Amino acid sequence: MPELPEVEVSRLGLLPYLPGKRISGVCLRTARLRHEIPADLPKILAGRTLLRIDRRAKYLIFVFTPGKPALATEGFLILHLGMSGSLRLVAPGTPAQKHDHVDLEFGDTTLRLRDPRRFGTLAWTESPAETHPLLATQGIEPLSDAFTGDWLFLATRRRSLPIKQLLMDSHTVVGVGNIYASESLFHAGISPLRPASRISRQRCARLTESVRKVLQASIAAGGSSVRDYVHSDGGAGCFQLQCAVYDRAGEPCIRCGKPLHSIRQGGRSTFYCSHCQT
DNA sequence: CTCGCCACCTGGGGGC
DNA sequence: TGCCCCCAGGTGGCGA
Repeated sequence: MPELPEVEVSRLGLLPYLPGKRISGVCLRTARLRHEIPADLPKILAGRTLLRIDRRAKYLIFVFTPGKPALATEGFLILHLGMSGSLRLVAPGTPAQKHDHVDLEFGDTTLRLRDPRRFGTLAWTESPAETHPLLATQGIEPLSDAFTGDWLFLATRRRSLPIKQLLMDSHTVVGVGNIYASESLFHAGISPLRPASRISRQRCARLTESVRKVLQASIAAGGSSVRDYVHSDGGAGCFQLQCAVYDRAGEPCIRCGKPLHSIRQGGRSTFYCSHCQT
């Protein structure tokens, strides 16, 4: 999936176009994503107006007006793009292609969800979104002021797992996926293999700064695109973020020139420099 | 509670 | 050309 920067860039890309617009139709072609999409979603959304688009972790939250004036309940459409999901705005009537599962029609524009691997999620709730089971268990936001070295130091004290896997645990820290975990650790000079509990307070501070900088740089660059991510406005792929280590096994480290390594951790590829990262 | 592992799903690429 | 295996940006759920 898109990691946090891609999700945020999608959100920012939609903001100029969608909030304030009213649902004119919903087309559900595939209900079976990671979780079953409610079949009555078209009925639920009918006539509602989109108020705003929020983000929590890698979830986008589309906030809608109450369905009927009498029932003063806002509704929350919770979207996760999984590994391969993407959003784009298309003109009404644009023929759907393979893996285009859902259309939200807003009169003169249509928001289209494509997700070849169907690891994505689309859920509906009329309770506060943050209380939804998928969101209630999410960890700290890495771009928030609360994400500090002291916070990370405390959060890692009784964690024996490798720091790279802790960074990718969304119940601890959200938004750091496989690419940015490797990148952040390289920039902080910390080995991905190091047990989380064996990182000093000072290096925790350095790591939180690295995570923040890597994510912010990627958002500023428009989200990195390795394969099938597409801008929410339909533009081509976005600016490839220059990765220092990700997918560069065997190539020279940009700092010391020694060849970079690739290993497996928790079933995922990790890239690092064994000379610069300890 | 923590951790390791599996599952979910489709498609692309490399080796034979 | 085809087949088979491995790989891919995530994460919820399971048992130990």
